[in-house]
Amino acid sequence: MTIYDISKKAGVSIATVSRVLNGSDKVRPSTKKKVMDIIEKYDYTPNAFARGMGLHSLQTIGILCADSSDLFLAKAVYYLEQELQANGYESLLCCTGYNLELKQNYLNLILSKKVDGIILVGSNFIGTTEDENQYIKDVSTQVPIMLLNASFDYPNVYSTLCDDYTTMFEATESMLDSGIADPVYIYNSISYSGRKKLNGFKDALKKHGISDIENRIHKYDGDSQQFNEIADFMDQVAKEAPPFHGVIAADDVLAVGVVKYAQRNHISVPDDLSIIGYNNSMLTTCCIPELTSVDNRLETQTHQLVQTLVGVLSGEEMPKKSIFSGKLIKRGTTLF
Amino acid sequence: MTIYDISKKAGVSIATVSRVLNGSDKVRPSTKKKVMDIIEKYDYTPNAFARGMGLHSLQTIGILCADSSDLFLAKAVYYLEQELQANGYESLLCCTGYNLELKQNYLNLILSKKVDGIILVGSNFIGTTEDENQYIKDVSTQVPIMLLNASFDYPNVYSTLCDDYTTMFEATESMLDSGIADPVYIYNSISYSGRKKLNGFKDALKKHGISDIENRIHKYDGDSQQFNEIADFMDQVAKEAPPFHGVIAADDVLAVGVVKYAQRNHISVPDDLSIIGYNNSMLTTCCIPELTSVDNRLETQTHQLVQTLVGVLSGEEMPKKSIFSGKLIKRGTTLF
DNA sequence: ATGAAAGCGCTAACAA
DNA sequence: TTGTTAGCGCTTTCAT
Repeated sequence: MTIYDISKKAGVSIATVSRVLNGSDKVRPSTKKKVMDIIEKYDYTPNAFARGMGLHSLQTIGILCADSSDLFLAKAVYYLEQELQANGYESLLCCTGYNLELKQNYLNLILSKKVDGIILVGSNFIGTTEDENQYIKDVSTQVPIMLLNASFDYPNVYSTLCDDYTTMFEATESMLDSGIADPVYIYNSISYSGRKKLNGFKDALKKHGISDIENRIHKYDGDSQQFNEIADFMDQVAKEAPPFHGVIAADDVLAVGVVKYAQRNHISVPDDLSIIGYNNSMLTTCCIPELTSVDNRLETQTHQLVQTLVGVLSGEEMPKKSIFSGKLIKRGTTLF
Repeated sequence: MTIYDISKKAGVSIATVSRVLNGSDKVRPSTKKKVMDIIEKYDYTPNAFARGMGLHSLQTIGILCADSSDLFLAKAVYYLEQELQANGYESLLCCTGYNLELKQNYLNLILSKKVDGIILVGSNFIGTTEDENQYIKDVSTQVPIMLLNASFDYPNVYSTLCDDYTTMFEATESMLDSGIADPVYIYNSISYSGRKKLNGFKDALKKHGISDIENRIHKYDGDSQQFNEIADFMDQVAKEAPPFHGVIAADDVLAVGVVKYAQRNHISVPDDLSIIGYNNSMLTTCCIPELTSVDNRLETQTHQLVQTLVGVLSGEEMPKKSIFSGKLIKRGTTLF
């Protein structure tokens, strides 16, 4: 069933059918109805390829993320897909893994499908050197690139993110102000936002005149889905590092691992150990006490990102960077 | 940059360029090289639409799932995307939500993008009546439909699933055999696999001569990401239902909620209460004691599904139904 | 308001 | 081995 078949059956030209299909207002209501009836009767759907050839668009957005099974990324992908759907776009999902080398390939691949735009989900797409980010510059000449939870200044690249630095700085201060002068920081990612958070922690300690900062920072390199191993890691930290009565984790997963460490070692939370997580995920309520965590406004971010993208695609001038503030959600693992 | 530009610059016809592009062996190596050089020099990528029009395929598979932020579904989507990628296919993701009415629309939408096949992730796409499943029949005439964790007999519909009935039957028997004669069952979904699991539980109880079965089954209708509310729900169950010393949950999320309920009420797990979860997700290690859970071989399933799909698309005869057995992974919430 | 016709960029017979 | 050419199904001027 093609546009020709429909036009024949309706007794009009293919141009008229095309107009009806594309909602042109230059069609007499009566002929419009006539055509619509035939279309519905035969359940006709236009061929997307042929259409795309004319339109140069399939109303599709490419979404790249490292790992859609990561709690945070999965939620982000979910929100994005919903928002895009609501705006008439579909989502081409591509999970790249954490291997930077392959990202270029994936980007080109997805680009060859003629997507209207590309969303890079998560800050691990941004490297520290100009060279590492060359692939983004290349692609940005062809379609707009949207960064979620990361930032990169370049034409046709738009960023939506949480001010992780300030948010983490303030979260750390909350803990310091509550009288805990010896917090440690644990993290597992040195992505763009990972670095911001780490700096927020460091600077808060500096401001409060705490020395020995580097010894208070610990990187977990194990499997991020294994709470046991995180707890084991904390055992190690407790053994080697200076004593601590507070832990700030770069991710809820790590924080839950810390809760587990405390339970295993009969350390009372929050009395003897305060814990702050990050992302305010579903994990915050899985433990007792429940996890105090930083909400980075993911839903707000994804909404803003898609609005920006839609604006850009329709030729409007849109903000290059949208920054939101995170918010500490107080629950049971902290005294303050 | 089109195939014409390339052909001109290379001094050959577009047909030759097309042959090079499609890896035809009927091209002299020297001309092949000549063309390739030009292609690389100008970084030319063929237009996917035009190509799709000729090829009638864009090597893309549509993936439909209710909610890609659900722990289980997210993992499934992740594995599927990886497998498809490895086989040269891309994934068009579409999250339909749990509203059955919209599924038909989504299916048609995704079909209009000329996907080569469609994967329905999760058993909530299959209804109980013929009528509910009509939309699948309709679409199956156009492209193969792959069901993950569900089953439906129809031409061009292929199923890959875990034998949830037997698996749950056996898990329940394990608990009964350990001396717990009064288990309760909690669930939150009445999907295809949800019903299978429930029946497995029921029949195990029947076999062991346990009466009062219906009072041992409880449906949780709240938010599946809120462990608190699940624990609240369990408080209610404990109040209203006959006493129990074992809980079998249809999902790890629910089971973790039960662990939480036990902790809050100072019920010793597993001594006074045994708990079994389902899916063997990352949540199994988030609590103390760790969760005994059923592994339903998701990765194996997704692998098999994609292999079947690839086979079907290349015209091979493939099994209509691939069934795997789940396996109880024993951890700390059970004595056996 | 409607139709005729020229592409869009590619694939795949068919010729040479 | 290579080139010529006719589609593929649609959008979009340009006429009418």
